Amino acid sequence: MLIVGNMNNARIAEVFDLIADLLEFQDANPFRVRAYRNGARIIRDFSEPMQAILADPDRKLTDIPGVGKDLAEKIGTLCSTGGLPMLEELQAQVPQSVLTLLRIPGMGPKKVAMLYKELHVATLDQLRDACQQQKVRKLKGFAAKTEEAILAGIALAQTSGDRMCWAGADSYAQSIRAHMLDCKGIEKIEVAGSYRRGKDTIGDLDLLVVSSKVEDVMDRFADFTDSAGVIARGPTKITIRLVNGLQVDMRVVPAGCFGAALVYFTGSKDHNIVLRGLAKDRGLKINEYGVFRVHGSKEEFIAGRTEEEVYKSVDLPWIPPELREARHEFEWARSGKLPKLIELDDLCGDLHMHTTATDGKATLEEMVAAARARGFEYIAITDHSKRVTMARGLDAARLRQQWKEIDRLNRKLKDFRILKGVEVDILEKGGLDLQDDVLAEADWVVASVHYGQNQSREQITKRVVDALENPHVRAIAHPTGRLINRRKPYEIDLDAAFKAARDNNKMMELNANPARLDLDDVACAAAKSFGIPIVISSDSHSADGFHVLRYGVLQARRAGLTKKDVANTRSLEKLNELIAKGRQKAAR
DNA sequence: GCCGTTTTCGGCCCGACTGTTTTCAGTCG
Repeated sequence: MLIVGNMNNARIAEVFDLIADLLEFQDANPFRVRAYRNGARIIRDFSEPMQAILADPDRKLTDIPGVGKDLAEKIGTLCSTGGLPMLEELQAQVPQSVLTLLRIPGMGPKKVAMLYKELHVATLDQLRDACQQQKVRKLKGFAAKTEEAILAGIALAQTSGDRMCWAGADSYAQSIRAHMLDCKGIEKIEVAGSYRRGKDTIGDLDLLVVSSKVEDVMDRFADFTDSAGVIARGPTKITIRLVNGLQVDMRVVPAGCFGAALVYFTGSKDHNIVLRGLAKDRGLKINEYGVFRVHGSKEEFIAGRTEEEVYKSVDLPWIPPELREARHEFEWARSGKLPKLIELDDLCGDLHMHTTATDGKATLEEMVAAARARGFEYIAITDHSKRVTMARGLDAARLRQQWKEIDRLNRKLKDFRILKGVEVDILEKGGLDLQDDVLAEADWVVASVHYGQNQSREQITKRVVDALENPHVRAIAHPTGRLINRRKPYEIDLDAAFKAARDNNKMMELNANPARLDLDDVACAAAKSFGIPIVISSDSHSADGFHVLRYGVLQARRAGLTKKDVANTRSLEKLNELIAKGRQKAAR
């Protein structure tokens, strides 16, 4: 089969999501729509490229759960032609711009279809005009209030857009939590949702509260300083929107169903669907109020106080929130193979940081003091190389001077080691920014792409693979270059990079900067499947920069990483053994 | 459109809230 170069899993998933949107708009069978969305998620999360499976005569796409004959065929067509006739037909029937109308809160496929059919409204501007001319309120199922809500929603759809990065959401989560704890009658409070699952970006916050004073708790919540207003309020649930656009939901539940409610509000949605399906198989029903045994029309409460109880009711151990994405967690839980996820305290050192020699704000000594205060055994100083002129990157002479200084410090230090390192630039034209004889003197070299990020997939992949084949490079730093909400990852064939890393006994960085977090969770799991050690690094530019490591660890947990999978959980001695393995490989 | 050790046909998670309605559809998570 001819394979089209750029059809990667993410693109296939995008196509299936688009088909799902278009089908939903056409009022197709909702389960058919779900099959496409499900397929999109499974493919996006899959650790290997679909193309690799297609190219292997011994394997079939239909062996992937959720991919049947139909989806398999469409994946094949996409990979061999780059397009899909079915998608083209759908797009001919529905102008793609109507999908933007779905971004308005409260507008779903049914309402959008009605607007398009009756008023030929296909863009946000056309919809605004129709509302202002009071045409919308004349439609069946619409009225004046809906019209006003749409107008407000259009403004919102245009201003707020991006999901917030986890660390940004965390600061709101903490302040709302503190605000609520001032309220009497709160027995328990937990922030659930994708926040609790540690996703790299957060769309909204979900608070779960145990209290018998429901009205008081809701009044307090509505009174949050940054609230721009209450969107909805019922007997158990209240939703507010903050001035920055972030939506925050709160539910108040009795203590007896806290565990069931926590499972429900932690999600993911797809995880909950699988969980409830397992309950159904056992004659049970799971909802946010508990686990119930169904006897005809009667239901008997059997569990729900804790999450453990809920999972136990379907014969499973408790599953950590970070794994609840309907990926492998059920299979692992069933077979007793849930990984013991890495924890922040497992880290013994940090292998990527900068000093005042380049663009850091702290001196070498200050970084060492901060690392020791944190309880680390070692750090690597990895200032930029000369190509990074903006950061006053180091040439060979300045680097050797820094290393001399490190030698001097190391002689004085007990129970602590500074590795002589560098973050060497992978040049636009290929090759590294420092000569091999210089790199050979380093204890630790990370290589990274800063320039030429708009190059083709082939060019960037070759630059990175070549760097991995250099005998002195130990790891690739921030391997996709993404900046959440600011810069897309550059085009890189990660599968090829992982193969090169595996073949050369090299490592891959998970950059803990909350705006970077690359490798992302899926890529990180893929790297693990290649047996590549992951390095969780702070990329600190100041003495208080190490705190970001918690974000990196959270993401590593989402990838299912254990202490063993992460290189810098090792003692210095064991880390050096790992480094030596790469050197031996290079020498052969 | 996917799936199957009670099934190759007939299922497919479950409830809150709103706005439109006189009992419910649509949206959301």
